[in-house]
Amino acid sequence: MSHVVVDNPHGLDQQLAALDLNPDGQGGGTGRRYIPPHLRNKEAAKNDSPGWDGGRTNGFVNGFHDNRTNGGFGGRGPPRNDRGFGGYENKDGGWGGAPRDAAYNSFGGRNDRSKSNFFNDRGAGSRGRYERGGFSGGGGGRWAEDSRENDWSKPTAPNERLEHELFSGGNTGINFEKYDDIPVEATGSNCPPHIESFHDVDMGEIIMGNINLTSYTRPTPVQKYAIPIIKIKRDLMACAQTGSGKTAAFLVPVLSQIYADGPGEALQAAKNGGQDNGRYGRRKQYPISLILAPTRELALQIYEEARKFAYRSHVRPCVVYGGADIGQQIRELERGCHLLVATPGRLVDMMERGKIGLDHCNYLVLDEADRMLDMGFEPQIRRIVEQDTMPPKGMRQTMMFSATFPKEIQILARDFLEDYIFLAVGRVGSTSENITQKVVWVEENDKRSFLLDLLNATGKDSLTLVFVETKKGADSLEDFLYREGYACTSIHGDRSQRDREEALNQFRSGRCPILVATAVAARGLDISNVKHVINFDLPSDIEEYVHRIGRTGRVGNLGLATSFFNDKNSNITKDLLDILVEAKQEVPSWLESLAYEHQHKSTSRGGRSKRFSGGFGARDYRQSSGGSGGFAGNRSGRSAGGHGGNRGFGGGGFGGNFYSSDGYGGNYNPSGSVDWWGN
DNA sequence: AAAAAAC
Repeated sequence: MSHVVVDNPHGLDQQLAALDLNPDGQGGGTGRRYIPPHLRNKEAAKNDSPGWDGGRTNGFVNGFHDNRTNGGFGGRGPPRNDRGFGGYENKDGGWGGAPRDAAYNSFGGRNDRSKSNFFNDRGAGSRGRYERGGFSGGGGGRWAEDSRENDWSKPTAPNERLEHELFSGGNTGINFEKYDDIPVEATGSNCPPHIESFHDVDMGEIIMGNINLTSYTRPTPVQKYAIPIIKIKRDLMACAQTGSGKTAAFLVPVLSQIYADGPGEALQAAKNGGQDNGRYGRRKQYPISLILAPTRELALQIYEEARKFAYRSHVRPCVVYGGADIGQQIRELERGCHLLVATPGRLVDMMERGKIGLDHCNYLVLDEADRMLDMGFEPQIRRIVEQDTMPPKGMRQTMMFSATFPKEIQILARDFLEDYIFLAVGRVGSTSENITQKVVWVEENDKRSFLLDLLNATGKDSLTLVFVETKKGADSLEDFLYREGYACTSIHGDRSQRDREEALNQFRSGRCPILVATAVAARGLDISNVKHVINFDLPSDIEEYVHRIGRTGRVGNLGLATSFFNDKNSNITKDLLDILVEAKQEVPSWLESLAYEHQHKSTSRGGRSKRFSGGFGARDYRQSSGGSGGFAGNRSGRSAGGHGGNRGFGGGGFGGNFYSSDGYGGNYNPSGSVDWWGN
């Protein structure tokens, strides 16, 4: 396999270098209020325009105006808090007995706690039997009749070694201070006001101490809205862009509530665990909170994050997922499990083995919720949530998070939610504008050669994630790159779990700065320093695309995503075009032409995408987004490109650098780059 | 058609 020599091997380097240039850009335009693309040049949204529909003039909508659901909230019975939780709330403080108003009022900014007080007992010495520290020893499987046991709001003793292990990773010093003008939609009855600071809501000593240790300064946009909603015990369907802090947006308030409310019934159940389970053995565990994720590595990552916020608490997080030694996972569970992160299959296994009971699971989180509810996963989710002992909706609190949420899945999701609040930070399914998206026409036979060109132009210190469509394709591309002398590895579902985790670690650490991956790595994984995502094969649905490229450009950093497009990808043409336009990316003229042809050829699908048929995604924002010059031009990139010199770059050619004469197609704004959603 | 997720 030969490949064409790169004219200017530094082209991409220059781009990547430029991406790093602007840590403190003045954010030209950050002061302007964001106007969602489909509302630009319009006075008001039409009633049938889903997503960002009417009533948004104040930026934040407190009242119910969800035109998409057409009364969906209305007929679903009284709000949770009006029902007073039946007899559920006051038993052993299971729900803390805090009435809505009390919790609500605590947002009022009359929090007189001084931030310097958190964890000020550091080094103060022993706290009796908890001196071994919250995570590794706390709880320990023994249950003393100690009054402290039911007060989970006070921190356990510090543990220097553990603290160092949990918080030395860095990578969390996220500064979102410039992310002010965010378009946010929050619909549902009695939505609480958002917070501006972690101090605006009483989250307790333990959480505040751990927030300090993680160096979080201010809440990210999704955290500002989700935290108070979760704190007042409301169900939530939350959509926020990739890399915007969703994990902490549920871990922080859920754990805060658990600390405030104490173990409740779960404690007694755990004590009785030995008697409940007969032949299955001892110590069935009754987690108070369950978090479900679609891949094993994501479950592991969420678990690691939960350990941070559980530090110095009585809460013991656990994780269970397939492909790993179940005996070891069971032993970990038996040491105590209050917060469980799991993939569905292994959890069902654990339930059937009598190791896990969901009877007291008051908090259910579906991360990547649209994936968890799609065809492959839905039956397992129903098995876990509806066909076992988990409290029914309305009794438990259910929270769903994702960057994408197709309309049909939203409707399906309502089966699991009660009187929920719908939260959209940024537009549902859109991409971060911090990611420069490039689409290039590359024939199948040229892909490898083209990939080498891109890799050769990439700086040594940056990570490149290459997505392919099949497991076989991943193996074969990894082989190829290895033979070509690149330090690469791969991750896909046919590799052993050990190899998968090893590959991810090697990639994370930079030992293998190139990772070839299938869809297994598309969602949720937070890997710092991924500068470039390459879609060697484009996925067939746009949500997958959004999640894949979201592995870069996280937490305010900039990233680059390059997608190889050819005849095989016609199915994603229109949705891809829409995404590019919305994210103000350069659109190759051939792509516009293709989309135009496609629309006129196949009315059957034209905009009738399986998943976006509800329309809040792909089609609706485009009509008013200004487009980019109509459909003029032919498929120049393709016809002029061929295999020769310019290799199919629409117009721009290949000379100066990879993409276009200015490198960013005129859309890239270095000075304002930290402003994700603004102009 | 493929990917993910239990043994």
